[in-house]
Amino acid sequence: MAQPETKKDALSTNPREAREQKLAEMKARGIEAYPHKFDRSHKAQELQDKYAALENGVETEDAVAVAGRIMAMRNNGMFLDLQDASGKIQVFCHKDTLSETELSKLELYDIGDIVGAKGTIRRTPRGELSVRAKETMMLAKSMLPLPEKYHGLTDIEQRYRQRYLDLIMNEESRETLRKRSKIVSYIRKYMEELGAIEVETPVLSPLLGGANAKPFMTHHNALDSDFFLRIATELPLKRLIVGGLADAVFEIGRLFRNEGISIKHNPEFTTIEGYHSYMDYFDIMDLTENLIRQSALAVNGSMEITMGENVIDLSKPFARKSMVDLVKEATGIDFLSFADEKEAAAAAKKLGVFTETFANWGDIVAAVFDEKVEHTLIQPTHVTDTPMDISPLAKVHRNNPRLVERFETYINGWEIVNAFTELNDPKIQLQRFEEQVAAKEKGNEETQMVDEDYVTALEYGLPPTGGWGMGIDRLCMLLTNSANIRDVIAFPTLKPKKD
RNA sequence: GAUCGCUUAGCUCAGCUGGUAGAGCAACUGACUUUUAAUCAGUAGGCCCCGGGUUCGAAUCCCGGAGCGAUCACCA
Repeated sequence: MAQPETKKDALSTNPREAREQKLAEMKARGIEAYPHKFDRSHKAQELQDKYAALENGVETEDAVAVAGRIMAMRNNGMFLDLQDASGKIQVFCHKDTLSETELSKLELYDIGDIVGAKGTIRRTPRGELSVRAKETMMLAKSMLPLPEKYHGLTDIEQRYRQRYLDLIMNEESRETLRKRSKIVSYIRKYMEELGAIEVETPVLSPLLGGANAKPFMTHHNALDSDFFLRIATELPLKRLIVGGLADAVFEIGRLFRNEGISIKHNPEFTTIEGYHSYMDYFDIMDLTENLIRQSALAVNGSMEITMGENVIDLSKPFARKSMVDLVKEATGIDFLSFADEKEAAAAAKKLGVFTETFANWGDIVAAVFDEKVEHTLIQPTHVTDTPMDISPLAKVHRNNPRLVERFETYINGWEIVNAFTELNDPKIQLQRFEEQVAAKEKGNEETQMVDEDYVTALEYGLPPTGGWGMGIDRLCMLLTNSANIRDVIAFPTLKPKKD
């Protein structure tokens, strides 16, 4: 073992160079900067919990081994704050407990390094649980200085571009993404307990379907074929119900929409869609409402959530109101009283709501709803009985031929769930697809394509089915009190940096 | 895509009506061995986002561009 007897040259004042010099010194002393393995006995939080009752100033003989990133060094390295994924623990490096060789290692350590420490548990007279180190070990040398310890990393762009740094520095970011993981895990468990099986359907699809949105396109070289990235998982999932794969199937997966980016929209986002044989949309209302409620309870221990100034109560039954009734409440106008799109368009115009010239009755009702009602739905509300014109995959309402059995669940003014009693009559489905094509010819850019194979699947027989989709990112925003969708996505879409 | 705003040291930020760049933390040297944003003394550290222009002189004013943010439009 080399002895650091001779007075060393001063290290560079450039943080990176200084770390290179320390790396060289480690090499000279035969210390590995990136060893393969360290056997730790406890996570930081395990020790904090286990010794919660240990009184101030008490030393134990309990030997432990901890590891983590150095987040702070005080008194010339006498005190190291180690952070691991569970929490933080202080390592106490006192000269009375460390050999000369061990003591001299401290000068090689920097804030940001991953190190291990073996020693005994004690609580300092001032109350900080610590490991009195007998030995420390470099586990991974960090070559770059961390952001400032007090203010941390606040630059929003850098937090998203270098999420690892954000996670090192910001506990809230770690908490949010951990909670997201818990939410998804809970949802999966809930669905499995219902007897639904999880499936995966293609992301690459030659045909667009299941929603109205602008797609991303790509190309497969060997097949010399263009593909869309999926905008929904709906149609393949219902094919699996036709096949009788299971009474209920669900998919948690990424959708891609080539549209604007906002605090509520990321080009790739995650949804769950579920399809349940022999359910109708009333059953699905119960199912999704309960799922949202139980998810909140599972991750937050509460059915109350706070979004900005809004306190949202998930514990009571969600309100159930029809779209036209909500519009009527907000505007005093009953759009069901209008026989056609001309009367409806005139009424919308009076309300100051812009509608396209090709808009049909349903488009106009939806436009008025979007403008006058949507943002007011802070408390959970199932908005039911949507116009048929805008719902080509939903089954006609059992009491009104202009409407379908569909609902959208709004919370905090955001659409969280979209669901319906599935249309399973192949002839009517084909007709609806054809209406979409006709609407496209009239100028509506966002319509669905005819999926002939899907119609064929229906011809073999889709049982009465209830289906639903939920935006996982938005649910995560609600349950983590996040104002921006990017906070609940580990690597949100950013414009590539060029120059 | 439109409007407004932001961009200065590794990080967090000052920098006035234009006069040639500052602090704290991090780093380095030293003191100090029971600290908690440790403390004290000192040292070093800059493509002031990029490109033009005005000016004797630009971080600062003007024009163009980039990235980011907020609002709006489209959407979940």
